[in-house]
Parts: sequence; structure tokens; C-alpha cells
Amino acid sequence: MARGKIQIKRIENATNRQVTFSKRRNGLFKKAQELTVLCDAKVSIIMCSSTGKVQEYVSSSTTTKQLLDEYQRRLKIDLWSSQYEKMQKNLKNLKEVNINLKKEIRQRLGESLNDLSLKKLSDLEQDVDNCLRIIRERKLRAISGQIVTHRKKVRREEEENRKLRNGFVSISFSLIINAKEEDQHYELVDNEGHYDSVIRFQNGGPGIFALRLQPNEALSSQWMSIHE
Amino acid sequence: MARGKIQIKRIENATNRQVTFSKRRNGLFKKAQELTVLCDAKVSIIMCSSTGKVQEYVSSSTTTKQLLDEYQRRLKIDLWSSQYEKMQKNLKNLKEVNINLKKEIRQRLGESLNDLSLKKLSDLEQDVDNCLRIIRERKLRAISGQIVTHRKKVRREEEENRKLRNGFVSISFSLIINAKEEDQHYELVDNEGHYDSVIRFQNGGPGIFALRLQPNEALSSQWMSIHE
DNA sequence: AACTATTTATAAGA
DNA sequence: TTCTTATAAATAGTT
Repeated sequence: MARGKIQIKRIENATNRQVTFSKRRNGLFKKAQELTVLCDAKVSIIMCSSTGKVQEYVSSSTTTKQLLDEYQRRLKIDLWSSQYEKMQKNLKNLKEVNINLKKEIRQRLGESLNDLSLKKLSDLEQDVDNCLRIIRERKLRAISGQIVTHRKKVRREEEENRKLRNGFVSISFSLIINAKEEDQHYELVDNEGHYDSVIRFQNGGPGIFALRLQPNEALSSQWMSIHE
Repeated sequence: MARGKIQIKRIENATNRQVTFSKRRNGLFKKAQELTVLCDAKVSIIMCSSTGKVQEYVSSSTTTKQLLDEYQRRLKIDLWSSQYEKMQKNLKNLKEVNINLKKEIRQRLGESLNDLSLKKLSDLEQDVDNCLRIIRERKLRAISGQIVTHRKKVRREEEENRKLRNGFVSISFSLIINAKEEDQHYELVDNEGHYDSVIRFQNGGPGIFALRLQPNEALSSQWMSIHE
């Protein structure tokens, strides 16, 4: 448009094309800006150059999204409805499945049985009866499993008890021996130091002392319970 | 830009503004078209005028949707993701509900019971048992309802039968009387006229004629069955 | 919508 | 790129 008229056709020289693109893009955006102000309009320009660069202009009073939303609203079109469609179908399907599942559950709960034929009612009864049997069997199996587990546990405990008692008796025995050797009425009262949990039975048994070797609560209670 | 410079600010005169909008819109679109061809680019212009009218230009090689999709792809943005979000949340929710419903059904069917505690298993058993009772009761009620209905029907039939038989006998009786009065071996052979359905029993009964008073098929079969 | 004086845009060159 | 500038194009105001 200056220094000679040009033909409106693709500029073959790439540099030239790029320069022209840049100049004319600025011109276009300036014109859009003027139009926006002069005529109180909203304009969005989006450009993709052949090199893949994206350029955009949008009137300062709005955003590209807002303007595109208004555009779709005014033209009563939805450019992306097809992309929603699958989702909407999916949603609809799921809702239907859901309703049916709920209905099935309700019927299994004994509700909403009015619209069932006698045949279906009978089938349902049979089915639920079968399921009840399965669940019952499973429960019994679980219970028997628990009993076995419990028995094993008890046996383990008994075994441990037995061992402990043996150990305890021998320790007690040696203590008694020692005590008798040193003093007939030996008494430990020192509660300090590493072995701070030495306990003396107060009920005046046959001169036996419980010696807690480690400050371990679980063991301790077992030691205590041995005193019979 | 001609006949005097103008300031780039809103044109207050509405007519003037509209005219300017029209002129400059054409100019803008023309420039866009030139840019498209000269620089091998793709351009989309969307305008909303203050009066609410929508105008758009798009390079002939593409569509507004295509260009907007490319625009979003290249800028790695999704202008409408927020609108999907709600739907996606909804979808996710429904799926979850669905899974839970299916699990519940499976458990009621006696499947997937492994991850249930003994307590829950026991509760489930109780529940299914209750439901079975309800369904069973409902079935019995349905059966008894059917029995009652059926009985009523039978009774109605019997009653109707009784009435018909009475009517038949009295009619037959009078026929016999008449026949005996006129002729011991009376025979009706006239099959024309309004009473075209007179039938004579061929089995040589005690001289009884079945008289179908109306040409009614339903009644007819009842009449026929009375002959014992 | 057409005209046209003038402003604006810009192609080519630097 | 940016600046320059001759010239093409756009357009404001008028008809």
C-alpha cells in the first residue's frame, strides 16, 4: 500500500512474509482497539501464523473466554457440545444403572415388592434364601476359624506360663537357699539402681521373693499372677 | 482519518457510532482476510457490538471451532475446564455410589464376604434373614390373595351356571309340554328367520330341544355344556 | 450508499 | 529489527 501496490496473494519469501505478518498484525490489533473504543464493542482476535505461533487480541473490557461464551450464547450454539456428549451419555447411563441397583437392593430389603409378579416374588425368595444360606455358612466358618485361633492362643499362653513357672521356681528356690544361708529373715528394700522393681510379697508366704528381672509390664503381670 | 482527524473515544451519537462500526468492521475483516492470504495465517475475529449483535470473521481455510481448539492446544489452556469439572465430579460420585451399591448387592448375594468382620457378617445374616421373612410373608399374602380371587371367580361361575341351568330347564320343560301337546315327535327344521339358531339334539334324549335365544357365542357354549 | 478530502497503514528500502 | 517515506488504503464527514 505504499511504494507500490501489492497483490493479495501468499508472500513466497519467508522473511518478507514474517515481516509483513508482524506489521499487519499490529495494524489489525490497532484497528480492533480503535473499534472497541469508538463503537463501544467487544472484539476478540485469535491468530495462528503458519509457523505455529499464536497471537491474540481482546478488548480490554472483557476476556477471550467471556467473549466466546457470549458469542455462543447469542448464536445459541455450543461449539463443544460434542465433547460433552460422551460424558453426558456416560452420566445418564450411570444414573440408570444406579436406579436399577437401588431398586434391586430395595427388593432384596423387602421394599418395593408391589410391582413384582408372584413368580418373580417366588424367585426372589428362593434367591435370598440361598444367599442367606451362603452367608450363614460363611459366618459359621468364620466363627470356627476364630475358635481355632483362640484355642491356639490359649495353648500358647499355657505353654509360656508353664515355662515361666519352671524358671520362676528355680530362681525362687536358689534365692531361698541363698537367703537361708545368709539370714533367715532376709529382706530387700533397696528400690534404686537398675533393678528398681524388686518386690517383696507382703502376705508372708514361705519366704519367697518375686524378682522382676526387667521393668516389663506384660511380664510383670504374669509374674504377679503366679502367686497362688 | 479523512475530512478531519478524530479522537479515539466512544462516539456518543448512536447513529454515527453504528455507521462507524459498520465501516470499520468491514475494514477490519478486509485486513484480516489480506493477512490470511498474504501471510498464510489463520485468523478468527469475534465481535459483540454494544447493541448485542454478534459478528464474526474466520479465515476461509478453517472454522472458528478448529481455530479456537488450536489456540487452546497451543497455549495449553482449557477455557472451559471449569465447566467440565462439575460434570466430572458428578460422574466420579456416581461411579463411587455405583461401586458401593454393587458391593452391597454382592454381599447380599453371598459374594465378597472375605473382607467383612464377624460382627458385620453376623449383622448381614440377621438383615438378610429379616428380608427373607418379609419377602416370604409378602409371597404368602400374594398367594392367598390369588386363592381368594380364584375362589370368587369359581363361585361366580357356579352361580351363573346354576342360574343358566334353571332357566334352561324351565324353557326346556315348557318346550316339552308344547311338543307333547302338538305332536309326540315334533321336529324343528326351519333354519331361517330371526331365530335361526334352533338346534335339535341328535342323541335322542328325552325329547328335549336346546333353544338358543340369542346368536351369542359365549352363551352358546354354556348352553352346550349343560347337556349331561 | 456514494463521494472525497484527509488521515492512516504499510511496502520497500535503508 | 526499526526507521523512513512514498504511496496505497481506509475512512470521517458530507451529500
